[in-house]
Amino acid sequence: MKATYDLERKLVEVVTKMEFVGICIDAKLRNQCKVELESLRDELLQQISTFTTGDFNINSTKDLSGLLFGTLGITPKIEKSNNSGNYPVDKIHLLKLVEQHEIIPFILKYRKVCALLKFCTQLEKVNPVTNRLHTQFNQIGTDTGRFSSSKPNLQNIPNPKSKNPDDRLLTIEGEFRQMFIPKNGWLFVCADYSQIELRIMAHYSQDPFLLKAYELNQDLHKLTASQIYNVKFDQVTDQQRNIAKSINFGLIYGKTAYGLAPDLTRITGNHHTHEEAQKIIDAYFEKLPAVKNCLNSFIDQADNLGYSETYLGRRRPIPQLASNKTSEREAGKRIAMNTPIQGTAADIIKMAMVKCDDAIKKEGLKAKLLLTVHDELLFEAPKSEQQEMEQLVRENMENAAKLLVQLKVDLKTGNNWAEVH
DNA sequence: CTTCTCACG
DNA sequence: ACGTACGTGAGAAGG
Repeated sequence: MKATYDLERKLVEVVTKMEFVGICIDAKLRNQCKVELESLRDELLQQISTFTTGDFNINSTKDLSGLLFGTLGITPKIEKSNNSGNYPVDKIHLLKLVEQHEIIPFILKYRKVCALLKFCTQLEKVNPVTNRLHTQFNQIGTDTGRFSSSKPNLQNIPNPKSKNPDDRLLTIEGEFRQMFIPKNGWLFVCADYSQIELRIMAHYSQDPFLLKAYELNQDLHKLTASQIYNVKFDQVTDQQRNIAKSINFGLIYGKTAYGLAPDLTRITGNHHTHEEAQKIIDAYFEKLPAVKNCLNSFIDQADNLGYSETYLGRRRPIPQLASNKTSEREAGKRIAMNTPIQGTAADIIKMAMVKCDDAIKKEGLKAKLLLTVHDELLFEAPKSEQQEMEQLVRENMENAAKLLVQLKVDLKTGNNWAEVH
C-alpha cells in the first residue's frame, strides 16, 4: 500500500507536466479528413434514405430495428428480442445479415464514418494559446490502477492494423495518428512494452513453459500452438498460431469456452461448438498447469481477503465474489483473475514514467513525455537528443521492475504517431 | 440516468 | 440456473 501511495505521489508531478505540455495536431490533415468524411456520410445517408419512409432516425436503434425487421422484412438470426422489444442492431449482429439485404453494408459504413467524424471533433479542442491539445489524464481513474484520459480521450485514437490503399475509409482511419505530430524540428520517440501482461503471467505463475519461452525470446503464440496441437514448432500453421494467440490473451480475462468458440469460428471460417473450444482450453491447461494454479490462487486470495492485489500492493475490492447470484460471482472471479495482471502492468508503466522523467531531468534534456496509453509512452525530443533518448527510455522502461522474466520494449522514432507504431 | 454503439489497450 | 473476456470515454437516444 505504501509503495503504491509513494509512486502515485511522485507521479502527480509527471502527469501535471504532461497535461500542461499537450501535443501538436496537424490541423490541415484533420480538416481535410473531416471534409471528406462529411461528404461520405451524406452520400451514405442518401443511399440509406431510398429504403426508408417517414421520419426515420438512423441513429435510433429502435427505428433501425423496426426498419430492418419490420419494413424490410429481414429475419433476425437470434431467437429472443431484447428487453425493449427490439432486436440487436450492433455490428456483430448486422454482419450476420449482409446476405439478406443490400442496406446492411451502407449502415455499417455510415456508423464507421460517424465514429471517425467524432474523432475529428475531439481533435478540434486545441488550446488557442498553446496551439496544442491538452488532454486530462485521470491518474486513479480506473479500478485496476490504469490511467484514463478525457476531454478529449487520447487513449482511443484509431489504430488500424491492416492497410489497403484501395479502401478509402481504412486509409482515412489510418490518418488519425498521422495528425499527432512533434513540434518543429523535433521527433517522436515511442516505446511500448512487448506482451507485458503475458510476461506478468509468466512471473506470477512461474510456469516453466512461459519462463523458458521468454528467456529464449521465442515466438510464444507459435510455441503455445505447438503444445496445444502436439505438433513440431515448424509445423504450426498460421491458423493454429492465431488460435493460440487468442487463448494466450484470453486467459488473462478468464475467458471461457463460450467466449472462445466464436473466436474459433471467426479465425477458421467454420462453425465451432463450445465443446470443441473446451477441448482446446483443456489441452492448454494440461500443458501449462502452473497457469491454471496461478489463476485459481488469484481467485482464492481475493475470496479470502475480499480484494485483489498488484505487484506494488495496490488493492481492488471485489464485492461480487460474495454475491448470492452465480453470474455475479463468476464475473467477480474473472475480475480477480485479471486485476493482478492488468494492475501490475499499470504499476510498472507508472514506475517507468517516474524513472524516465527523473532521468530526463538528471541528464538536462529538453525531451518531454506527452502521452501514456496503457503499455506505451510517447515522448517528444529535439533531433539532437534522439540517440540519448532512445537509450534512456529503453533502459528505464525495461528496468522499471525486476520480474522473473525480462521486460522488453519495442521502440521507434519518427515524425508522427502513425509512423512510430 | 441508463442503454446502445464504437474507438483504444 | 446463470451467462459467458478485463479495463476505459464519448455521443445519441430513450425513459
